[in-house]
Amino acid sequence: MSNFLGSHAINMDAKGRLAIPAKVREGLAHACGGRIVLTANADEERCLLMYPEPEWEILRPKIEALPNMNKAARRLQRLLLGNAAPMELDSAGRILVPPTLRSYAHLEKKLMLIGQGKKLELWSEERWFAWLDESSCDEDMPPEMEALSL
Amino acid sequence: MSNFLGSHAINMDAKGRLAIPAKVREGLAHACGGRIVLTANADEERCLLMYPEPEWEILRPKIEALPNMNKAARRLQRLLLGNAAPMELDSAGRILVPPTLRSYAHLEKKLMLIGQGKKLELWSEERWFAWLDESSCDEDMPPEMEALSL
DNA sequence: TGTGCGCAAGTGGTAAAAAGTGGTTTCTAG
DNA sequence: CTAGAAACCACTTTTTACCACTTGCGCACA
Repeated sequence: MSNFLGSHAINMDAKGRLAIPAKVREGLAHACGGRIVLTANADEERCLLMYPEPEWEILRPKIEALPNMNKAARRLQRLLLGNAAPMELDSAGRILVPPTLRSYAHLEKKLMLIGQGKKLELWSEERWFAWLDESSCDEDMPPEMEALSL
Repeated sequence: MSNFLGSHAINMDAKGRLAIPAKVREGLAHACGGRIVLTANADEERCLLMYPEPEWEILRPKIEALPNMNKAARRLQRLLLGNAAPMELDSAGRILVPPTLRSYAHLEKKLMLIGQGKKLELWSEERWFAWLDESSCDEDMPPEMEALSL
């Protein structure tokens, strides 16, 4: 199973292509032969989610099956399913980010790619650093978290 | 099991390499054959955490398994997983600290490496001494701590 | 107890390899 | 027929591994 860790600063070129860092590329090649799905994130942070295709195929039915009389569930479906874009790495290990997703996450030239275990997150550099500064734990922790000893 | 104690003043060179003190190096060789994971600290102190790989592998699944619809949990995941960098000591017993982590913890030339039992903490010297001066206990203690007799 | 010698640790530099970048051409779809 | 996207190719920059030197500390012997 894939396991993505660490953060990487990357640049998107004028054509919207972005080179996946070699370390991550290896992980992707191993997890899914370079076949990935890129989609929007549903929580308040406007970043993109990058799943190896097999991971996405585990997740997708669960999202589709949500009871969509509920507003939050409908929102999740619209964002996650409605923005999902399957893609493959080109010969130079790059992907082309669709314009829709580019603007959703406010991606310009400088980006951050953040490993999150089974998936990756793609942020505009500016927003990532802003989040690092601003974020604090105003919400209370789940019990599993309170019990952690780092 | 590893047991790191004491503090060491160390210098980082211009390339971001830092030589692990020989004493600590022995402990690391014993605990993990020199395979370590460096990541960001989640609490308000911007320092880095250095785990022998086996220790990290105990902790990682617990972090990944947190319910990430919760904001505090998401924050922990982004910080701990999103900054984790596995690394090995080079032939001279040094590690190369990734730029992202260097800037997160405001590491410049002078650093402090602090033994914390199963892990180590890496601080900018300036911030370490500032913390020593400023820190006090305004928050109340968990019961296990109240019961301690030093 | 002090001085000198030797080894180990820390520091800095260099060279080879790999990764990232940009441009050009070809193909496809509108 | 045109425009945009995809594949390919070549070049430049960064990274990383290795090697050599210097410094400092400890130990031994005078």
